[in-house]
Amino acid sequence: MASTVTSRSNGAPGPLPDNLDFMRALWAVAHGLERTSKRMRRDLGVTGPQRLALRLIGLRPGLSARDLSDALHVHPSTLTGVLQRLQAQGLLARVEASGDRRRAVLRLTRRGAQINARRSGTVEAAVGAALRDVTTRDRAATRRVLATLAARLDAGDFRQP
Amino acid sequence: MASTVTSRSNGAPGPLPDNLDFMRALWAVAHGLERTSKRMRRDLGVTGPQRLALRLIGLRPGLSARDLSDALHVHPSTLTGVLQRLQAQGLLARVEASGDRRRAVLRLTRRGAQINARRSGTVEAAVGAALRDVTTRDRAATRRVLATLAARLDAGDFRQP
DNA sequence: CCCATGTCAGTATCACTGAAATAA
DNA sequence: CTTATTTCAGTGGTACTGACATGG
Repeated sequence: MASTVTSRSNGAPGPLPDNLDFMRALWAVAHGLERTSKRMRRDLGVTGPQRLALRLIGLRPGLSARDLSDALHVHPSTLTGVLQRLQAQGLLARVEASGDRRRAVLRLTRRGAQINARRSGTVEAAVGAALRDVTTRDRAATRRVLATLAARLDAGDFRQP
Repeated sequence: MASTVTSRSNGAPGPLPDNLDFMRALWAVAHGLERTSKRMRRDLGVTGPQRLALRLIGLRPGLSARDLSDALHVHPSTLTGVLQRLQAQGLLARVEASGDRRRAVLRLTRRGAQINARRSGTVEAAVGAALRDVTTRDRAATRRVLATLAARLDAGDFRQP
């Protein structure tokens, strides 16, 4: 389970303080997501964030870029790059919104829809498999804590001692 | 709470499928960590991963690079860059290990120890605050699920349909 | 005039792969 | 010789800030 740091060279022993251990678990998952994202790029052609964008657009055709950056919790300028890469691969089409010519309305191409339909080899598959191994109760609890965590990190209200 | 995608432009309604919503929550936290990491760099001078490295070294002086990359779940070559940046800032000293001259043994400098002692304005502070808002039960459940998730992502055993 | 949408330029970190140097 | 530790070069994606163009 590797919940302690087992040093091969130095004898400093014992478990980590609780908070720090939780941080480590959190970063471990974040790194795992990124590592898997890179593997997906190799195997599928799209990264994790790119795939998540595809899936949301597939589910909500006609979504605007703004909607998407809100849903993904990323800065609009970050999304620009993600969308450009999807577009360059021919997975995504953008049309000007009738009635508001600033807006880009997003749709999947046929190839985009194909990739969207794939389920194996994705981060979701890994997460789905992991979630099958835990109780419904734990899953729900985790969902709650993640939401709390994300809200707190988004707010950034942790500047004072 | 924002647990659904509220579209300003397009009417496609309803909540997301469960798995996808969980993925979104997961990425939201991952992005939150990175955003906070950047803010820390501005305010404290170190990023999230850099700080986590500092804390572990502070707790286990004499740790080797290999131990650390294992603990952080990152590739050794990734750690090289992190350590170089810490060293360039004068927060970290490396000494050759007596007895094994390949190994770099890591210690904090005085300035490194000072930053290590800071608690406010860090990711940990945000996470700590968030964890105070959830029940002990939920916290423990989350810790378990995160471990399962990290293990599954590390293993990479999700290639088959 | 003001606000919203989106892009662009510039910058930095992270994370990998693959190869190499050094030492056990 | 084989293995382990660590660095280096190269690549690519993410994410920001701040400025800008365009449109409501």
